[in-house]
Amino acid sequence: MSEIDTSNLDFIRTIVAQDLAAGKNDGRLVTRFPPEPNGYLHIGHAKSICLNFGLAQEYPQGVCHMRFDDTNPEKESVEYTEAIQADVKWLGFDWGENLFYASDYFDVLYDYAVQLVAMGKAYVCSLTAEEMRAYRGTLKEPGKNSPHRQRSVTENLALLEGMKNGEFSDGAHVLRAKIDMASPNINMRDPIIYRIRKVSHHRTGDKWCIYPMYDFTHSLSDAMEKITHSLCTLEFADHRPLYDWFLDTLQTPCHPQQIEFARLNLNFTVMSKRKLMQMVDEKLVNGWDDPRMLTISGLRRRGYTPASIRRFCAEIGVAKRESRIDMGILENAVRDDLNDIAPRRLAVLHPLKVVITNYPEEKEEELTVANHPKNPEMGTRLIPFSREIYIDHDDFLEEPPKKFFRLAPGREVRLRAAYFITCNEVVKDAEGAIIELRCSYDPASRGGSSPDGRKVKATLHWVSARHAVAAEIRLYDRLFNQANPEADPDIDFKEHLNPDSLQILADCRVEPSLLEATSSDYFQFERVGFFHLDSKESRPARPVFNRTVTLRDTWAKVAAQ
RNA sequence: UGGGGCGUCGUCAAGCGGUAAGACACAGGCCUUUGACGCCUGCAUUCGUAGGUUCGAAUCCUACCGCCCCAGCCA
Repeated sequence: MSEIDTSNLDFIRTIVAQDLAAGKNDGRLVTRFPPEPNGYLHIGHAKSICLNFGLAQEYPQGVCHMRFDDTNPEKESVEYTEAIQADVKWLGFDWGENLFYASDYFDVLYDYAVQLVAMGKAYVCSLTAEEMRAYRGTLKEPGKNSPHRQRSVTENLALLEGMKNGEFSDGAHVLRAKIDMASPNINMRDPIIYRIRKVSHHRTGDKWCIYPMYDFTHSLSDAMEKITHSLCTLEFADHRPLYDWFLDTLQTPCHPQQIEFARLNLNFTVMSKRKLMQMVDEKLVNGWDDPRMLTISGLRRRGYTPASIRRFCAEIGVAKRESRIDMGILENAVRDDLNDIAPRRLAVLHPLKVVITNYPEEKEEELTVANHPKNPEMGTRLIPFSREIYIDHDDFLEEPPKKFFRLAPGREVRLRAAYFITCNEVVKDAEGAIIELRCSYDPASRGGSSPDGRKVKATLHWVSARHAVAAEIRLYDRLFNQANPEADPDIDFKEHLNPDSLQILADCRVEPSLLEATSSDYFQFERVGFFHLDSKESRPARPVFNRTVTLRDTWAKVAAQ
């Protein structure tokens, strides 16, 4: 075998590199992403997508198939197949011509089943579900053979035909592989291959009233597509002997290698489609694409970029050990991407009016501001300035603590790209709440620096009161307030929902240029965070922005002490 | 207690018999018209535990401990 460098490759990439170097599978590399279309994709699927499609991209001959595992029509729908395809494409991956459906194989699969029966390796069992469970034995005790295990091939063939032709009702019979009821691996205790389900399928309609089970379908689908490496999560490791049994027994032209890796777990969220669906159905969130949801569509709406998700998946790696990744890693991945590509804008979330008393009443001017501090190629824009502006309430403290160096009575600060201002007076309402600041500006400091070289410790973001656009801004926090909401099986995970995961700020003021924002833009609102126009709630005259992620906030840490 | 899988920094994760990569987090410093970004420095004498093999072990052997998964006509 030729020398190959596998350092810094995860264990799956190492196996693939070695297989390829050894000339296995005629040098082909074919992976597949096999979602069941019974819900929307989430960040956990992104890990699998990035692994399967990513791996294929790493080799010139690599191919990754998109295949819907649509063998359970009761839970599946075309809505999901469409959403899933849109999500994978948005993530930046392309399956080309290789779009498949397990349901496309139903005819072949049936032939394979007949073949098993003919070989005496499968039989029709007429036990009820409860009886079958009893016959299956337990984890520690072997199962018992079904009384129908010795049916003749002829009888089995006739019965299977009858099942296919709709002669029996749901649950009357089942087709089982004849393996070993005493196997220590429960999956090998004569697993079911076909069940009767008189429901129509989203793709095959009413053609079938029997549907194949996962293990049978998946292994054979992989073989038919000549998949070389069939990657799945750890819980399927116990199924590998069965996967291999189908392929060996039926002597398929190729035998893909199943390799298991650990699924993704993230702190402060849940990662199962069933639970996500429950939150959607119970209206605990506003749909699958609620920006708080860790679905691909939710992340997209929240303002995550495809690159940030790919980057996240690359960072967390692939291994067999179960892990629980901190949300901070995901957040850091978007920050890193957005920091480079997001143009800067000024927006005030909690407006506090500031009157610049020595600035002429009717005067207006336009100030030039860079769109990105480190990337001149992103250009500049003009922002209007006038006598009355808004700054953020958080940027003023009447009695500032030691380390607070923003605005305070008598103190001078810089307005970003504008002027130095000094606070002279604090105006309060009857309740004593601060409602306005009266400041004076230094005309010589236009652009944000003073000719005399005097320094200020803070630079504030601001917006001209007269020109600002009213906007709604939505702040999101973790959906759950428990690191692992599923930790205690006796407590419903929904009990751990964070009641403050959504905060709507209805009265924000943003710079005028933001009126042109679209949901394909990503912005940094300076000193606040990264924001993205909400694709569903925005109206032309009233933009709604989602906070994708905050900026790192050293002051918040200091202030907390 | 049947079978399968896993235990390396707070969280991920390399390492594959030659003397513990990297990322995030954290701490300190520099820079700064974003308390952001960037840059610099520090951060596992130790790899679940205990024995053993070896000149040498996270890596090999043995025993033990702990965690996860499996008894759907779901995937």
